[in-house]
Amino acid sequence: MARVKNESVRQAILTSAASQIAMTSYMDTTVAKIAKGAGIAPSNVYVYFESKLQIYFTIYTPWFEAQVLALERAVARLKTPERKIQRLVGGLLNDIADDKTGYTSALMEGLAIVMPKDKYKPDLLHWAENKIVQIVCNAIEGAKPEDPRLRAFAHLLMLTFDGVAMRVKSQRAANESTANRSDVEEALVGMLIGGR
Amino acid sequence: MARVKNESVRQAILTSAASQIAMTSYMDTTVAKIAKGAGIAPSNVYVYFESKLQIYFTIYTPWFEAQVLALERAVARLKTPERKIQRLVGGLLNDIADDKTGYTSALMEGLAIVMPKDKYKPDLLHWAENKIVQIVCNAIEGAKPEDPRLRAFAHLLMLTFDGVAMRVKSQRAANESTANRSDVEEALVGMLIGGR
DNA sequence: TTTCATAAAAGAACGTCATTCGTTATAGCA
DNA sequence: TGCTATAACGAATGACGTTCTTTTATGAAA
Repeated sequence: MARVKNESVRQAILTSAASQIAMTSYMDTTVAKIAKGAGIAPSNVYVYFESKLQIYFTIYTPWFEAQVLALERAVARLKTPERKIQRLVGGLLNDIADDKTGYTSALMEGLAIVMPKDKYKPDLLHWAENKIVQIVCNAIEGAKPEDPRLRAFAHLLMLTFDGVAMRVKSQRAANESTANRSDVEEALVGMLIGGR
Repeated sequence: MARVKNESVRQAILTSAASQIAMTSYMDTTVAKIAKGAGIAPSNVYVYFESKLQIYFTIYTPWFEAQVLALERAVARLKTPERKIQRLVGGLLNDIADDKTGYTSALMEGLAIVMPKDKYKPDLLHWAENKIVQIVCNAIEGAKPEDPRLRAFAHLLMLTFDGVAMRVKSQRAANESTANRSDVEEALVGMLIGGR
């Protein structure tokens, strides 16, 4: 019929936004800068995405999933249950919640200002919790996915994930060093690996 | 010398801001609305506070401290260590992180957008973690404040606190019901109370 | 009481941003 | 070669935190 959306423009928007967010933060990444980086007018961004937040979720969701799946593979390579669980917890809290790109930090900014109109659905969180359960079941002989203690572990781990991401943000703002997170990781591991 | 700041105006600003935040959220509470509620011009707000965020911290800090101290007293009234720790965890996660006023929810919005210029200092978090250690020591015979496992528990509990507050915000936005948090609470209690 | 310096109070203006509106230009189809 | 839907654009719009400029009230000194 008429003119058609250009996939390369859509990609340019995502690429530009991703590099802006990684360089600064969600708040400092303006639609104007995203558009400039993509070589288009700011108003044209809205032909491809309905809001700035949606652009960000379009970037974050596959990134997060890829990180978790990579972690799953890394865990599978380890031999003992203890090492596996340690890697799972450490990977989530250090590599993903406190990632170099700052994507998760940006997630906190995004979620904090979510409004009903943005129609945010916490599918990603549910997916992550289920994935954690699955990884633990593969790591520990005899662990059952329905075990409420296991589900509690997964939920607690994701709540801690959010907490760490939140803390990372404000600590960076306060120029404060990362607190000793290893004790917390040990405690979480201890929940599943009986050892005292 | 000259005209002097009116303490009642300062209080009017705080009262107006507190009720606005409780009714809506941090983001929806504009300086203009705060000023209107206080019966002054928006610009005059800046004679008493240097930023909107500072107004909020002025409200939140004493509120949070009072909540924690009240919780401490409630815990002291209970008899068994198990009940005490249960109350501590439940009080923090349900009554304070998921409070009716929405103050803690607003904290997440504030922290998420903290910029270095706002000079946020995480004193409150450190105070809370130390307080948790103290409450646990009073609850459990022989618990030592220096015990790294105890400090890890306190840190984990506060990270979970942030996570819950964060979740509350976005779940409210998604009109989703509160997930079953009791399993998580049980798991946290289990860290200190050896039982299953 | 009058004067005067100081600072609170008010109002207008600024700068920033996400988003929308009105218009133009262009890709696809008859 | 037109015709049409719509991508693309530039110029608004509307919010909002904050600052600038001006006015006004206060309290101390004369």
